[in-house]
Amino acid sequence: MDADIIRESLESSGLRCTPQRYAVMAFLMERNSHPTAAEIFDAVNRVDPRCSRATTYNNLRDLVQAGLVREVAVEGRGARFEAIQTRHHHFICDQCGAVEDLDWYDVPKPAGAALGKRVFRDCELIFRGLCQQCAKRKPKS
Amino acid sequence: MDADIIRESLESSGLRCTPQRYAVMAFLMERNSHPTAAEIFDAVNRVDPRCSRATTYNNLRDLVQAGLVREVAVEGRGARFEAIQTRHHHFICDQCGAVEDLDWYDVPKPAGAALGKRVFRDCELIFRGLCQQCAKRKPKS
DNA sequence: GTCTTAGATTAGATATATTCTAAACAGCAT
DNA sequence: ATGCTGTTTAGAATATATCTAATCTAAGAC
Ligand SMILES: [Mn+2]
Ligand SMILES: [Mn+2]
Ligand SMILES: [Zn+2]
Ligand SMILES: [Zn+2]
Repeated sequence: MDADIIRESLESSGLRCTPQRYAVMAFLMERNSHPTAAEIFDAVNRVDPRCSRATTYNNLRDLVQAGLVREVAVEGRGARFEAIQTRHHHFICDQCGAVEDLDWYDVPKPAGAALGKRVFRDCELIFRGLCQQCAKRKPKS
Repeated sequence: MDADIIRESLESSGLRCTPQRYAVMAFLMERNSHPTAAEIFDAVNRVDPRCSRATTYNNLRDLVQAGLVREVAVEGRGARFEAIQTRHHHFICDQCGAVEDLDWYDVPKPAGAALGKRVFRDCELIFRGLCQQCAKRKPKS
């Protein structure tokens, strides 16, 4: 049962474990997808404790600030989120926009000279192409 | 003079070279930044030929479809664009959101098994941290 | 237990970003 | 000129995100 894990991670970040906040965090942890705020709002309201649109956005903001959730860099209109788990890269489908996880592997950093006076924190690899479903549907160009 | 280069690249993609479309493309080519649609709209209207908001968006859509422009993957609300030039990676500032180019260097692809039945097209590396300006402003944590 | 208070939630209004609509326009071919 | 196709336009409509001010909740003080 990761109910306690969620509760503790919220509280150790200085966030109260409210039903709404818990529902948002639990939803993100039990999915390996990259849902939009609208999808999260719909999902957590399909079960009981009502969570308003503002609260969904507020909680996503708080969870990102607390470092428990990240906003994923994608092109397209709606922000997408994921719970922070093991490091991984992303695959984005040209056709349907699906964002899928790929296992992490180390990536060479740019040369110090290229970074200049910037402060490096992290890096992430984005692959593009066709996801399995779209590849199947489009046999040859 | 790259006026003819722009004209030709538009026409060889099957797009008429209208003043509005030219202005959008020229603006993207003479900048190495990653402007939002709103910034592009403002910039092309600072000079003469008026370009409505809808036309700015229409042309950005057409230019992306034609493969002359790409939408950059970033977190945050407004889509960002860049003319397609030499391959490069990106650095995104945690603090101010600036998107900067880094010289291209090759990146190892994931193992075939990890890609599964997906069709690989391209990959891109995103670095994160503090840009030069924000690093200066924030000496130590 | 009651009080106090900071934090959290809410509905709805507002702000921002993007797309749609329908009419007008521009260039080209007949 | 006429028609054709692609383009532009203002404004409306939709989608996405944030703000406001009132209310609620729960943890700590008493
Ligand atoms: Mn992911
Ligand atoms: Mn770039
Ligand atoms: Zn796909
Ligand atoms: Zn910065």
